[in-house]
Amino acid sequence: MSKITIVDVARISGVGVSTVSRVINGHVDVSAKTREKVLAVINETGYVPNDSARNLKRTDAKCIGVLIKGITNPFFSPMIDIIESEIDRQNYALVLRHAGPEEDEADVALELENEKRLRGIIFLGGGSEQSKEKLRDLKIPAVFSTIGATILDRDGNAEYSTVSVDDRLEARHITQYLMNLGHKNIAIITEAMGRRSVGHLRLEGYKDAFAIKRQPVNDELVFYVEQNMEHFSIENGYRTTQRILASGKDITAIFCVTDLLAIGAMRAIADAGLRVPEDISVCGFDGMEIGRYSNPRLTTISQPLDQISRETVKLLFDLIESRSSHRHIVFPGELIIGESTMKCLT
Amino acid sequence: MSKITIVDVARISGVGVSTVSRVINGHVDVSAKTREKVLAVINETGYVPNDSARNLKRTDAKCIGVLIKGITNPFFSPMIDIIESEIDRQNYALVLRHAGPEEDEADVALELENEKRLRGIIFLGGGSEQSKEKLRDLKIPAVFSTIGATILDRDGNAEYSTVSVDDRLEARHITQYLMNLGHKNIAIITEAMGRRSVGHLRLEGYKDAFAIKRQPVNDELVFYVEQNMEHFSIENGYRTTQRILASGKDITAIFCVTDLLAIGAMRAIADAGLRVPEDISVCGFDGMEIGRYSNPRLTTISQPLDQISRETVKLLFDLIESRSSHRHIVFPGELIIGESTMKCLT
DNA sequence: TCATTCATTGAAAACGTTTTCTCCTTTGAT
DNA sequence: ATCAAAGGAGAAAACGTTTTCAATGAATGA
Repeated sequence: MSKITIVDVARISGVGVSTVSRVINGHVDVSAKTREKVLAVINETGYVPNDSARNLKRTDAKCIGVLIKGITNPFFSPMIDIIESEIDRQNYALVLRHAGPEEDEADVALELENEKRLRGIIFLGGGSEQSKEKLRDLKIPAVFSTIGATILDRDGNAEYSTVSVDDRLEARHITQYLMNLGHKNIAIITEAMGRRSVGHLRLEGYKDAFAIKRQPVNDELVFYVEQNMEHFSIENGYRTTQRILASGKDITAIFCVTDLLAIGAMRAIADAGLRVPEDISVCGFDGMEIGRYSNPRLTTISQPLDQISRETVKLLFDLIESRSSHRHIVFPGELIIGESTMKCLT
Repeated sequence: MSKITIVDVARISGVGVSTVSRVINGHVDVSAKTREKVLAVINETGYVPNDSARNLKRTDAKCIGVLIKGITNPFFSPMIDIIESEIDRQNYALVLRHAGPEEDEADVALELENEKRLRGIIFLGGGSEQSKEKLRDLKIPAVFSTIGATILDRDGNAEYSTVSVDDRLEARHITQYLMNLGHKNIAIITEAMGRRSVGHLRLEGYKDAFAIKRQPVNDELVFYVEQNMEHFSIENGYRTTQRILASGKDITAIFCVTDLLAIGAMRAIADAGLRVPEDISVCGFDGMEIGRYSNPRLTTISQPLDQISRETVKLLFDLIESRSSHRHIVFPGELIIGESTMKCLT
């Protein structure tokens, strides 16, 4: 069973290749009789159209790309399902691609665009400063999901669309929640990335909370994860928390900018013989499933991933059909109070 | 910046298209002078070769495909990184594709093979009974990773290669571990899938443990997750455990065939006001990262994902270069004793 | 000097589709 | 009965590459 092409199918069913093509693509102008005959042959021979040849000719492929930076991050998992079904509902095909930690997502995006005939592209994660430049060459609408950092061109106009929560604001809220519980020495675990990274934005929110209270931020309580690995991993939360504990600083709460970090933090605290939340309160950010099942349950900011996902594809289709220009859509996060935080006792 | 093709490049640099092609693909037989000239034009025009056209002609693409069934499952995450780097080390490209819960992985595989010029394919997850049939049409070597269920053709020969632990054996081991702790009424949470599913295999191992002890298996202690969602999710573990607790059966231990299920189980037990492991011991299977950070830490069977991943690509390359025929490689699992299990007190 | 080889190059033939044109039947209306 | 319109189907021209083949000229060896 070597390769069987459209020509073979045409020959066997005794029609022209164009007819076969019409059948495959569900064009109307082919008689029921012929269609059936061709369909039978296709079935029987197990013919599958060659996508490369197809894409080469096609100009109207209804296909949209989803690019995930760090497929390893379970944060994106629930989004994929929704985005997939939403795109499907519009009768578009979806092609999912991932960019490894080393790859520049812009490169992968460009490659994808040129390989497939995409009508639009969705970015999950990524969106770093540098890749933004390259994205200028993108000829199709792009939406960044979950990445709020506004991307502006030189004139201050939005160059891409984004759908997300206001990372900075929400981070402030949860920090304020900790403050309201009486916590003063609140450590934060974040990443040391560019100005537009979620880690940075959430750190800003943390600082905002102090600014509003007219309290100085103690820079010694800002801890950065190690650079050499997946930033927002459980293990990184664990290790960084060990560093916090070893630092001897008098800390009553830790704000982890990610739920995964928080899970690791809680384990590290327990391993040090301390209790969460009695000795140290811990909170996260994201509202991942694991936080609802951890012990203790995690206090966190929940992102409405459902709505974000749905709005992402809606917005993308608006752009594709040019019903709107680039927009930044912001959803409110929700403070989920778990059992990992409590009143400061000291 | 609309589309600029190889023909344009050729015209501008005043050479033939074949020469441009040779430059792009780094063939040797082109003079340094010409090469430089062409390269300059390429750079200047920002020309990017069209991958579809390329794949259409190309026959020797060094590319291997990785197909993940259920990208949503964090179990695969650590494997991807390793597989990726191993493939890279061989100077092959990798294309990652995922099959949703509704899609037949065989269909996606066939589509992928025909779309790209793959030299081999790796399956992560999936491998259901029915898709096996279709896989007959696959013209390239395939390796199932993490899926031990031997796939034999009518003559009893291996039709595909697999790399995995012995699910049945390891499941027996951990069940025996529970028995040795004095547990008698051990419930199991598994999935109701085909004979070759991991859920089924691990259930068999569970039964084996009883058989060896010459004890009957109490079918009422076998619980199946709900069908309508991702089988091995935390939530499913939670819900199924609620059913177990509501059943009023006198249970002292639960064997969850997956760590994720176990995480959910532990939460459900805690929510019912019981303690793990004092009231009910819980163990999982897989050795996922989360189990090492959960509270309590999870007793489980750890799969050597590193070795499995590495061996998977090694085996695939053996097949590609026909250094060997299909094989089934089995790695031993390791019993990780956490704090989620203890002696049966009753 | 002439015949051979070798290194470069270009022309043209694939690759497997989709699409545009054109042509041949029908059909329906006058 | 005649003609226009429409419906159904095939031939052939793209699509943007890679690759084979042949041609060119230069360089080598006798």
